[in-house]
Amino acid sequence: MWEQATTSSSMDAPTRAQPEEMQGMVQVVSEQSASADANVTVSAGGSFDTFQTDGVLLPHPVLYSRTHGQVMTDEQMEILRRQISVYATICQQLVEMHKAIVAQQSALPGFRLGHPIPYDSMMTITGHKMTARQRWTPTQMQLQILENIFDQGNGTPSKQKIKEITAELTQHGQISETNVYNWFQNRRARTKRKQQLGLSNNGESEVETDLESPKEKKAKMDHNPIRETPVARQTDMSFPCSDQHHFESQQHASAVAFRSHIDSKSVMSFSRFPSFEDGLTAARNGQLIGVDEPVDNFNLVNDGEAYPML
Amino acid sequence: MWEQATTSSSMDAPTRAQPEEMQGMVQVVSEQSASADANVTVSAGGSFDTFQTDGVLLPHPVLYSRTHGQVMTDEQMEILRRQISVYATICQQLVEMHKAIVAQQSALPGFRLGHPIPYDSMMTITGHKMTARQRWTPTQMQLQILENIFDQGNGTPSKQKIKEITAELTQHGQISETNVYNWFQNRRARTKRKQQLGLSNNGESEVETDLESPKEKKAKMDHNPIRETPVARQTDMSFPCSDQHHFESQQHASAVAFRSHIDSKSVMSFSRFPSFEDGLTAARNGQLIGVDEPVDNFNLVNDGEAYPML
DNA sequence: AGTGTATGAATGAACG
DNA sequence: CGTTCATTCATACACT
Repeated sequence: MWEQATTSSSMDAPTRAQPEEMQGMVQVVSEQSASADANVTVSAGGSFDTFQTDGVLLPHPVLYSRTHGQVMTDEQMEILRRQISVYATICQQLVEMHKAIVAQQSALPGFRLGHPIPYDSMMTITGHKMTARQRWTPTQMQLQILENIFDQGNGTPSKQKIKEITAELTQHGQISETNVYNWFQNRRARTKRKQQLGLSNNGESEVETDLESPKEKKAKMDHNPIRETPVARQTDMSFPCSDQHHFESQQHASAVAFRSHIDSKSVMSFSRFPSFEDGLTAARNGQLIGVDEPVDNFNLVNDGEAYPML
Repeated sequence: MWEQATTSSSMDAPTRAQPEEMQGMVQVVSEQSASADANVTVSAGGSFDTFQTDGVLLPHPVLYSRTHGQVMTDEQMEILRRQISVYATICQQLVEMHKAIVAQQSALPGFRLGHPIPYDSMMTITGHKMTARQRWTPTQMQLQILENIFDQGNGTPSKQKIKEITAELTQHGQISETNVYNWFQNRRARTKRKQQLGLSNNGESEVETDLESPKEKKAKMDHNPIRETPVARQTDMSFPCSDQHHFESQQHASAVAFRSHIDSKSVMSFSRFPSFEDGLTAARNGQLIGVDEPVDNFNLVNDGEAYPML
């Protein structure tokens, strides 16, 4: 069933998404007001885009649990999660920046920066893990039933069917419609894949390697190929600056923002901190964020797109 | 396959571990090593925990809280709040540090910090992996922006709008109009689906309590750990659902949008530095999260689960 | 205690 | 547009 977690508290990382982007620097312009919203300006290489986040964000976590209770909906969670992520990204960048600076500064006499601010912060979150991720694990019974149904044929069950199945399975353990749905999806896909693979190739050892000539996709995708985020898979590498900086086109910082209307309102850019900029950029390039991604294919996007738009 | 070849397993280990500690302040001790990593010391009340950020970073927030439903317990909220606060603190300190450094350096001839190394990057690594992936993966920023736009409401963007959006997003990563278009399509569809299914299931039952009777589990697996979940939950809406890991998008139904200036209370403003500071402080104190503001938009309702079904 | 494998889940893109 | 496919991510487990 569900593995749910533990009590939790720690942060676990989401992995998939990593903060990837944030490229330039983050400057916040702001006004201050206490209640104010934050405007984050982001600028890119040469151009600026700023966008405001007025409504929210950066750090604005929203968590209100307003529903009187302390409940939060998924959406809210999602949002929050993202917000935090953004924060994380920023922090990462800042750290990188700092490292860069430090590195550079190494020549200087050592003095410390950073004051300890006695915040007591909070802390801690430390320690515990919040929730861990849970993944549904079918019980034997459930599996049996599912397999049976699957074998009976019919492809993906309709919604109604899923509900029924779910109801049935519930008796044997926690399960949701989503689980059922996913199960069928995966089952079908995997079955197919295997089959496919089986025939054409036989022995290949790797699972991956095969090229697939056969299936080529259509060339339709002109989309961009690049995956941006690699999710930092490796943990550490050493240093950021050292490597690649591609100053490719995109570089801008991105901060957190939200609500951008597309039109950027230019707020200010931050020219102020050159270093900041650099640092962030560096960060971007470095592993921190982007991580090793080979950006290889850059195709710049493009558009020639054809989507059915309206 | 061509998609990143997964070479695999070897390095892919997900490194997820994050430093969880960060409590108080962040002090960076700079030492210098060129490639050095920064050591950030964090101290919390009285103790210190340090963690290195060399590779990377800060805590990853993840928030999964969920006890099965979409609710969050108080405890979780608290934790979250703290996590965010920590971040805020860290950011603040980093900023301070940065300022200090910059200031200090100002005396020096102007040279920029940043990147020392001119790699031309792409090339580097690029050597191999030419084949990158074909599927677009939004960066965090892009996602954020997209979500914002989505939340702002207006349904499907017109073509023109898509172009604008694309333009905007391009600054944060490779992207094409098609991608944008698809994103909206998917987002909308998924949101709707979710909504539609609202919860049918039970979900409730408990979690674990039962279920499992010993029968099932035993045999093969049963892993169901039942970790103890704190579960305080209220159940309400809920459902056992699954959850999502990654903060990727998908789920919200328009959730919170921030946009409203309505509340301007948004808590922090991250604005320029001073404000940055202030903002951070505020956050630290609690406002960040808690905010009371009604963003009203929170709809809490939502889905329980949603699987793409029909 | 790592490492590889099976599989639940997320999601971009395609299809009808 | 809604549904489905394909790919990938992340995790629960098994191995040894």
